[in-house]
Formats: sequence, structure tokens, C-alpha cells
Amino acid sequence: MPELPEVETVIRQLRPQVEGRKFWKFESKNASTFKPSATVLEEILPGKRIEKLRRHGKYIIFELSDQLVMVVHLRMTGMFSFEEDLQNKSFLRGIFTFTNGRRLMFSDIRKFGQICLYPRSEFMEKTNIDQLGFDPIIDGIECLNFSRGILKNTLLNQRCIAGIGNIYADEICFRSGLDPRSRVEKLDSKQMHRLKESIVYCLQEGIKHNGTTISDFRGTRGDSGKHQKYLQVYGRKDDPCYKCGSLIEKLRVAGRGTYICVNCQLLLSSQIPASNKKSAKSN
DNA sequence: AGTCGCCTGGTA
DNA sequence: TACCAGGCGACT
Repeated sequence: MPELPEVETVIRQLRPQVEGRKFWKFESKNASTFKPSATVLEEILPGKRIEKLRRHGKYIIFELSDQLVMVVHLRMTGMFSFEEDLQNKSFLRGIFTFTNGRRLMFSDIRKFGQICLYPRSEFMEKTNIDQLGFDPIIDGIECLNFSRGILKNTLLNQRCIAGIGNIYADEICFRSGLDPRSRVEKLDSKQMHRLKESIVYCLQEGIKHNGTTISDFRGTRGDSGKHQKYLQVYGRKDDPCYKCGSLIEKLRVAGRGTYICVNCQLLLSSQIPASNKKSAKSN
């Protein structure tokens, strides 16, 4: 569920509540959520202070005292909320109690979410954060120029750019005027520029609206995002394109449900035989 | 690059 | 009942 804008929303809501706070106690309600183990978190966390909360792509990074780092990935349905705002206790997977008595709850319907605690020297490799590409909002976009292959795969590839997921990938393609099945190596410099602009724009719009709530995403106070109201293509199968009026289609690209306006989005496909193709049609 | 598995719930 | 879902890693 959560992509970069949703994770950024969570961070912004969480930061003033947790930075500088000290853990009093941690309780696991689902062992598989925690690495290296729930027991390690229960034994190590008490007494540790949260010095800084930050993000890389879809990962939430708690920098703790004593050279420790706690890394959280929400995956599809992971969610933080404070005790007083927790709607449904059925999917509670962990409880973080601070020395001031407040309790931060981690819920996760599907149990894909991961919370890891490691020494600073190990957390990058243990959580695969060392393999992530640049975060397009924090670091800018560095690695698209030399990419090859299907556009949507590239956008979803966290090692290329960290933070884009299925919703924003489709929105970015629409804004770029590019069919997600296009080959990245076929983009000319103008199209590449437009694509980069769209990545930053779409993600920033998502952040501005506190994320997209299709069904599950909630902020730390149980609040829905607003960006679903601004989506141009995602989830709009058979609805008219806001630009041209033709109906939005749903396809499967990169193994994911994919929404496009075939009229507005240009397909830059690979030319099958290079031999008898005289016309170097760039479109 | 595509498919499966991890889980659970919502919807057709 | 079957299929789908904001993710991602392992495998083919």
C-alpha cells in the first residue's frame, strides 16, 4: 500500500511525537514481523532514545542511541498509530511504550510489514537499504538516463529509484504522456526530461495531499489521505480520461494492474527487426 | 521479465 | 468460489 508519499506522510506525523523520546517497553504481538527477533527488540529497545527519524524510499529509519538503527517497512498494510487513535486492535503486531507513557502501536493486516533492529554498522546490508537507488525527493533523480527496458519495470525498480510503487508509477506515466510498456532506452531527451519532472511532481502532489487512501492507508491519527481524489488514471478503468475523454484501460504490465489512456500515452516500443527498418521512427 | 509465496480481507 | 490488492525477494 504505502509508497513514498504515504511513508513521508507517516514520517511527518510521527516525527514531532517520537524524536527525542525514550522507549520504556516493547511488546511483540506477532513474532514474524520483527528481525532479528521479537525477543531482541524486547530486550534491547527499553532505555534507547530516538535521535532522528528519516526515510529512504519506502523505508522508515529510526536512528537510536547506542549506535542502533530500527528500520521499518510497511509493505502493503503496515500502519503506525498512537493508542488513543487505534480503531481496530485485531491486527496489532507490536506495541512501543515511551517513558512518557504514550504508546505507539504497529498494526498490519497482512503481516508483510517488517521491523528490524540492528547496529548502525549492519543495518544497511541487513535490510537491503544499501541496494536502493536515490530517493527522488531527498536526493534527486540520478539514474534514469542509462536505464533500459520496460518503463514501468524501471519505475518500480527500487534499485533504480527508491519509493515509486504501482499507483504513482501509473500516474507518472500518464503525466509524461508515455505508455508504461514503452522502452526507456527509446526516450529522447525531451521525453526523459518530462519523465523526471513527472516523477518529482506526482510524488510531491501525493505528499501535499497526505498520501493516497484506496482502502487501507491511514496516517498516525487514523486519518485518510486525500490524493485519491486527484488520481488521473489509477483505479479509473472505463472512466473517461480527464484530458481527452477516451476511456481508461486496465492492463497487466510488470505483473501489476496498470491503468492507461491509450490515446494520451505514447508507446515507444522496441523495433523488432532492425534490418529492414529504414524509417527511424522515434515514436 | 514473469511467477510464486508471504497473509488477510474485500469484492465480483 | 475465485480473483484482486499501495510490496518485495526468491526463483525460473
